[in-house]
Amino acid sequence: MGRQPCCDKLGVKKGPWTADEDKKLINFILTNGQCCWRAVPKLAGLRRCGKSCRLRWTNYLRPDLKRGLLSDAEEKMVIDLHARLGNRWSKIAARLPGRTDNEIKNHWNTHIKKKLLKMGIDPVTHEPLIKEENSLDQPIPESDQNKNNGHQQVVVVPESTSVTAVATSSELDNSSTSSSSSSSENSSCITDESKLILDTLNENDPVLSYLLEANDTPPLIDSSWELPVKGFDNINNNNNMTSWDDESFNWLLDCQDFGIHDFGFDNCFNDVELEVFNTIYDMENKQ
DNA sequence: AACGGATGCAACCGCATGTCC
DNA sequence: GGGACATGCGGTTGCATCCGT
Repeated sequence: MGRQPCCDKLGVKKGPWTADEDKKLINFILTNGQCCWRAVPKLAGLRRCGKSCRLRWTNYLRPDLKRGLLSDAEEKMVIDLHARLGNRWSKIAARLPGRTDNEIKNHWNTHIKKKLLKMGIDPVTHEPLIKEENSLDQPIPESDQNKNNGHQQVVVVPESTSVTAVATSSELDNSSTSSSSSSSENSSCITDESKLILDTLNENDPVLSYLLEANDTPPLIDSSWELPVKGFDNINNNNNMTSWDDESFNWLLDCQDFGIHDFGFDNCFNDVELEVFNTIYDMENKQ
């Protein structure tokens, strides 16, 4: 016997969500919390697959989502994490608060991939692409490659650089799990794991170094780079769901361009967190 | 102004994994 | 232990928008 389809294909609507559907879904989740996605469409009065509802909520409607392009710091973090974790977008997304795996995946495929290729870096292996202009068709001794650091065709990414910076993939996985499972205990968003993320911005990493050099950009940490902290936990724990007043809710439905700062998560940083951000900021400016 | 290709992103699909009975 | 089911994940697709001609 085959597995039952996740939903009745007949009468299930597909395609872009309407504002009305969004409203119904948000209303339902806010009232009942996230549970049993299969039952959500029926209970919420939606002609959608439960899977579709979950996706819509997690990728678009969740109040703790950040909107807009990834910041440079986030982008660098994605590159570094991808070097270690590969296409495990959910793991990567778990380290970028307010970002979804889908968003990161899309950003990778549309922006970062091209950027790396342009820089002569293989986006899959994070190794430099062999450039013919290096001529002679001879492998370049690693020591020589390092001397040429800064020329994009000889950017070297020693495996040890990115891997040993902090932890192995499995360690990362474990920390991810423990972090998410213990979120209710965390009164602060800056934990050991966050320090780990900071370490991943290893300034000795040639890829990152090159990016920093190549980018003639404004400061990386801006006021919009905010981490959902206390409110985020509440949202994940359905018990203490953050409530939205009518005004916020209507506004959300109108423009659907919201971020955590719109939900009162501003001013949620303690001194340690601010210090960490300043560290990142200083590090970037130093480049 | 119109057209067509390129691009970006939301959403879908199918498989994997976890959990419950 | 194994089947049924719910959920998560990553790859892919479809479509709206942008941009160059």
